[in-house]
Amino acid sequence: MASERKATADPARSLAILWRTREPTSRSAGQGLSVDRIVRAAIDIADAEGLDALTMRRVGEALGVGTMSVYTYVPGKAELVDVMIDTAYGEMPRSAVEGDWRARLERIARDNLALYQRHRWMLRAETTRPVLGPHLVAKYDHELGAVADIGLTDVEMDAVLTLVLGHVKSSARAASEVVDLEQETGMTDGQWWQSHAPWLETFLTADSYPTASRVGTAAGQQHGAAYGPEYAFEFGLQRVLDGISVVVAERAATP
Amino acid sequence: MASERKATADPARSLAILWRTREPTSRSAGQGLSVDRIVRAAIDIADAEGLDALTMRRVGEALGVGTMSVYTYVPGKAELVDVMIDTAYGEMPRSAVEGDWRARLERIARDNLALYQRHRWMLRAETTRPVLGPHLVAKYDHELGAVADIGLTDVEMDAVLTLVLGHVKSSARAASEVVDLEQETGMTDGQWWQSHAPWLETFLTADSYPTASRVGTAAGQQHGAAYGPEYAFEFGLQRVLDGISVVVAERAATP
DNA sequence: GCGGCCGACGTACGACGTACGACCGCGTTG
DNA sequence: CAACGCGGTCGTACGTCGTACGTCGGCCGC
Repeated sequence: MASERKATADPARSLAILWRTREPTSRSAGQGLSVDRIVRAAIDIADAEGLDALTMRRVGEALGVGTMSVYTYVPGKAELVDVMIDTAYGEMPRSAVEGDWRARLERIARDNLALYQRHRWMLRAETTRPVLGPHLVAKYDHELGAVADIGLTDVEMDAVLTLVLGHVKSSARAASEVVDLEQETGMTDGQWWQSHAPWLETFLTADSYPTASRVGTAAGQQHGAAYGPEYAFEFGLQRVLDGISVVVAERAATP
Repeated sequence: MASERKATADPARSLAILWRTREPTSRSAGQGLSVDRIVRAAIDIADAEGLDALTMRRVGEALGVGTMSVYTYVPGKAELVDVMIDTAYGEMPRSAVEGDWRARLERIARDNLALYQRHRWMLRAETTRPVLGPHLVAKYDHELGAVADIGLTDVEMDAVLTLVLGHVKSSARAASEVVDLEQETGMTDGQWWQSHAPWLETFLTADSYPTASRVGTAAGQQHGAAYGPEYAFEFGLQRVLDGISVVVAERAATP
């Protein structure tokens, strides 16, 4: 009974396309469909209109091809998304490894934030375990370079990277939600809070939740001033790096 | 054109149910359907079988009621999920605020981790901005208590909480993915890596990605030893708290 | 020149969320 | 006590999605 989960991509299937197990036949090499063209079209759609607009019919349409033709190259939608993700990783800059470890990690964090800003759909697509595509591996290898040779164990290096990237994703998600809300309601985040303020005050009175209302208001005013998610990203990043520096210093002291 | 996004709940609609704007009529008060019973049934389904199994037809079925009857109390599925989330927040323990700020924050992190472990569907449902339900507000107010009166500004208090909770969610997601994979494949995480090891080695050779393969192997062996996500959670939490302590110390030094 | 195979795709099925309007039984009103 | 209206119920149906299946046509190797 536990054989098939429909919502999930078959990892083996995804891996096969990701690593391009099948080389292009001479027949199709010229023009016509290909995994790359399909993925490119799918990413364009998702970038422009979000994951919900990404339909197999839509992909076929964008390529001037029947819906089912897409299935010749891609086993299913879930696997297509897996390839889209790995492709996006492949397009990231591999910033030169320079400066101390802190500058390098900061650089990596910003590169990843930019990735999520360019491809907001990734934040909703990566709910399942990331598939080990070639570009993800290359990215992992490159990013590990930032924390290599500073005295950490291998496991710690992995944990540090996981921590930083996790923070980036959290922040990116928060920022993306603000953009979503603005697109849906047609007003800025500040305007939204403003217009709902009286409504909120009827429930969220200062005497029922004193701390929440005070802090929420303060944070909301920062929002209104147009920097909210950005602040959370910067603040959190510095905190995380500060925390990491404690371990680094520890390891440097006792080799 | 920007009028309706199908995948998203209408915030106003969700808020109306969340704050129970409509009191139960005398008619329906006794037995019969209610928002609470519907939400309860929905949470049970999602807990047991995941978000994908949560269908409006399924909810009606579980309550011995026609599918469309559910829509009498809940305007749509998206809003139902919003209420489910807020209900789950309401069931969290409000651990007493004791110990220093670090112990309190740590406690909050563990309470939130436990929440996500009990309701794994929340990790997939919370992709859009959380709706300001009563229990979320109460939770926010309670958790702010852990960082109050330690010298931080209001905005910093909010940022600290966001940072810690973001880390918890990241870790919980990683842990949940491991569980998903085990349920789908029927093997443990360690077994999965073991069985795919030869496959991976054909591509991921040590000379193409030296760092990635070495560190990945090390991290993978930790996985095999059955603590991987737990380690990432603990390591990251301590780092985050270390980073926060820097600001706290700073603020304590210069009032 | 020809047979077979591979890429393309039209049709169709079974989900899903939910709009619509009909039913029915209760509480209220004359 | 009877008639009415309304709130709660739900069967049917529509549009959308992913995708299984079978067919067709043209190109490549012999």
